[in-house]
Amino acid sequence: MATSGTPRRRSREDVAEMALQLLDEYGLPDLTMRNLATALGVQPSALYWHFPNKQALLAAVSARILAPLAELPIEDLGALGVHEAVRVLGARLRDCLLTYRDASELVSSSLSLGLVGSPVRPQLLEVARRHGVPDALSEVAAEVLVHFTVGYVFHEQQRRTADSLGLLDAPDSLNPEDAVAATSDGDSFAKALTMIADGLDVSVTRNAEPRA
Amino acid sequence: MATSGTPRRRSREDVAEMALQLLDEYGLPDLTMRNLATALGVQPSALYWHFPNKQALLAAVSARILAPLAELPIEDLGALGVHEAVRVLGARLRDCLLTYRDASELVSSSLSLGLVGSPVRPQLLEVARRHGVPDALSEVAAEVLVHFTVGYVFHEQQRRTADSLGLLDAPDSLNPEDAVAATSDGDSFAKALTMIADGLDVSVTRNAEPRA
DNA sequence: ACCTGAACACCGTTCAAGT
DNA sequence: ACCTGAACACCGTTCAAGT
Repeated sequence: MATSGTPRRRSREDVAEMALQLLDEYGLPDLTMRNLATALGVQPSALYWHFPNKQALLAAVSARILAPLAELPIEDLGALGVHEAVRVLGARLRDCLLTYRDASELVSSSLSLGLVGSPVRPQLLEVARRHGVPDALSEVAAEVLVHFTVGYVFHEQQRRTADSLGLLDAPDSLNPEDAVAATSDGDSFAKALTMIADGLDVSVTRNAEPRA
Repeated sequence: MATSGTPRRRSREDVAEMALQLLDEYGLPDLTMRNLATALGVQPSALYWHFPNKQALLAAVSARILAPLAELPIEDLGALGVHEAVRVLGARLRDCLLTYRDASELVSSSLSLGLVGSPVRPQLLEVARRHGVPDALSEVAAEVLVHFTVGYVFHEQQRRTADSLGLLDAPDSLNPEDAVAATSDGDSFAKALTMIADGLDVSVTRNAEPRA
């Protein structure tokens, strides 16, 4: 891994990086193969040499978005209890998603399609193992954590761009009181993480008896 | 509200109903305005008399999918504790989403866009109020519950249609062990609901001191 | 190995005009 | 009130052919 200096290995990563910039600047609906090709000074068909289809491209972009979390060394969480690990991982995931426009929508779909791995699962499992928590429990906690966080930030980001477009739609259909539900600040997010962590704590103390 | 018998009030609901059938039979990607118009024996442009755009149409379809939950009388949950209410509402929501193909993806987007209200919020708030739980807590619980459930079933349905297409993609990027994470049966879903309910219980007993 | 050029089979949406 | 006809401005993807 030290022999190759810079063997003209352009492209695949460059394409994903440019896609990420386009995403952040113009949003997911405008992240088209044609716009991306134009930004790269290339024909649309050229992109299909690097990626088999658009979804694979988007998966690569998702991986870039989640990279700070994937690269986070497990040792940085070593000192934490399981409860705190849940909260920290959730907050970090939210940070990653809030870094780029429409990131949560993109990641949500890549995640559901199984084209990208869970961004918190490996770390949470490792920390939990060190505290003697059975994997079955931390698997479930990881799933609750990632689904809630992505869904929450999805909502957060959609309202953000909707507001910036001046689109305030009157909720006509079912619940006229859901303007109240739109109180989605970072504070209620933190509360939710605590609730999830509490739920895991209870599961742990129920399933594994203490060493007394 | 009792004067009008059947004043030739066709259409808007019929369009949404047909859209729901197309969704279930051919999936979300094939639910196009053109296919829908053809199925109705009408020109595509005719749809724009009933709905301002496609997203509004999809919101109406989402409302139909969630109708069994919205129409669920609060009295049916009256006997339950808050803990059980969380689990029942989550399970019912999952049932609604599993009834139609790609329903979770559709509802996820309508929900994020704020075009449809939370399907569990009113009921959970009401039950929680009767047990003296502060609204702030049940709001958070409702949000965790709906985001997790929709996200979970999204994943569930995506893998379902992916399998039916014979698309088993090798997870190349980050975590080669996430084939293990794909163990998404209804059992782990139930475990997750319990964990969420536990988290709410802890919050309740922490914030509101017992009547002793 | 990497890209062009041109085409194929589609999209959502608008809008004058019909009845 | 409800729909047609025709157009506008796009999509993702394929594939022979170039270098």
